[in-house]
Amino acid sequence: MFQTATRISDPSPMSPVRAAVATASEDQASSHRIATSLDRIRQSVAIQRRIVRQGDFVYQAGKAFAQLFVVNTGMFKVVNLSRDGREQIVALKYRGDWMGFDGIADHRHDCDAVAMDTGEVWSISYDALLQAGAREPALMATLHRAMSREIARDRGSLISVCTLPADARVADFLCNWAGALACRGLRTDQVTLRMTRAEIGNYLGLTLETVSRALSRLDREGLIRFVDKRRRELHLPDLPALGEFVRQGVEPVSQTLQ
Amino acid sequence: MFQTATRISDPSPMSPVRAAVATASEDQASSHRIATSLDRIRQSVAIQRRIVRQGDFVYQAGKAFAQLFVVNTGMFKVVNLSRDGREQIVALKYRGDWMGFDGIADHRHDCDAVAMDTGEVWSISYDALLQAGAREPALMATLHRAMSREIARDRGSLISVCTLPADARVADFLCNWAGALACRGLRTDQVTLRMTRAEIGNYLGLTLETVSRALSRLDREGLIRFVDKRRRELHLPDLPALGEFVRQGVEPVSQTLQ
DNA sequence: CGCTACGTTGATAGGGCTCAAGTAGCGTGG
DNA sequence: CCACGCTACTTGAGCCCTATCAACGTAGCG
Repeated sequence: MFQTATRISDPSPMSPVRAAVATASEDQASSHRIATSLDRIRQSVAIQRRIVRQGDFVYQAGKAFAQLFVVNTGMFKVVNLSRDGREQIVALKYRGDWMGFDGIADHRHDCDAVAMDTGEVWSISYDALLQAGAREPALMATLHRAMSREIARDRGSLISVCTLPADARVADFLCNWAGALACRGLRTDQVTLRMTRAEIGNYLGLTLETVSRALSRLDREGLIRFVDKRRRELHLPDLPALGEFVRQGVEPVSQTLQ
Repeated sequence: MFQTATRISDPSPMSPVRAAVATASEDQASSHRIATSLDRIRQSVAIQRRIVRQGDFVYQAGKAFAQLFVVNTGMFKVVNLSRDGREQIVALKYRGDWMGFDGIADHRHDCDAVAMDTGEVWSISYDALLQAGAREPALMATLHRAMSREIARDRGSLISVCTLPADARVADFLCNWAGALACRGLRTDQVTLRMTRAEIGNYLGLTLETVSRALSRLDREGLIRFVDKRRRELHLPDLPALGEFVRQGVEPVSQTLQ
């Protein structure tokens, strides 16, 4: 059942990969890594700080590429215009994330980056970065790690969309969000959705109605709790349970307990 | 209808992006780019050539990362083990493509790369590559372009899975395959599927039955033609028409003609 | 206080998954 | 050479999940 769609070599004898919830020490390490990366950037290359407000473009598809961007504060969405001009959110970016890698290949951005609330981005000249990186291997390593991580994360999105039913996909989305917060040293029992149901659905390949229903069901199950009337802010009482719910989505009926 | 799921800001005033079929001169340029990239790599860093046969691993998830890989000949699949151990194909690689970027961040591969037929891969020490790249900006530029392209391509997969119904997704898959052949200077009116229906379905987030039915329908529509009895080799008589079919999948009922 | 944007919920329909049966290609062994 | 098994592919029937359509509630704001 569901759209497992993953019947290549059925019961592969592998243990679960990527735990849904990282350990506290891993989170601490990530938090430290992000901070030191930002420091390194600031010290090694000329950056231009820019305050953005909700809806502001960091860059736009089609524009010439000359700079990379790093999120200092705030949250950003990366949007591709699909074939017919509709928008498809392909990534969400938080503090420490880079944006604009897609433009390197053809010296032209092929998506938009939009601020989802007030924040600060740093612009870095790509040429200057390359020069600094040639002198300073640690800086280049930081850049490469960021690109590598982006590739891995994009694939995670693909896996989620390809293998999970709607409710689990929404739960996975929340887990990932909480994980991103944890990596930045923030509390993970509470998240504020800075996006509409339509945007979440777009990102996850679902309709806004399905997202709304999924959230309602998760609330009914006790896996999440709405805290405000607008139902944007929500409490995650049990992150491991949420992760377990995601895993059940892949293997619906099996060793759920004991 | 369908799983459009893309209703953020409805009739966005944008013209179609990314043509389904590139022009012949673009293809020539791509073909040249790939050839010169391979030359540059071979001349600038020590590479280790390795012949692989179908099913051979280039690298495996969990193993320590030390090298990147470049496809010289053959075709490869990149497979992630999803949460419960099932495999999910996240990318297909052809001549000139790089593999292993995902391992840079944590010095550990997080997916498998598997040969789909006989071919040759080059292994390149990542450290050596960095050193050579610091001396030779063109080499570093080649590396970055490859990573950038990979990010863009992964997002293309996500868009396809998020926005296209099954038939169009399969058609898109064939278009992309033909495009990859075109970029390498090969004929595009004929493709040999080196994968089972199950693998195609896995890659596209569909079941093998749905893939089979989609191919049968495309055949009935005259958009593809089976040429062998095993139905692995197929003729693409009209690539632009196939691309148009994909576009119709996004905007089902509207200005289909005139 | 109406207007608009956002969110929820219900009813319905349809696309794609699941289950199942059947066919075909191909390697193996008698 | 053919029976046999195995794998891959196709096709049909039925059902479930999610998209669609629609109505309604609510918050924020001029």
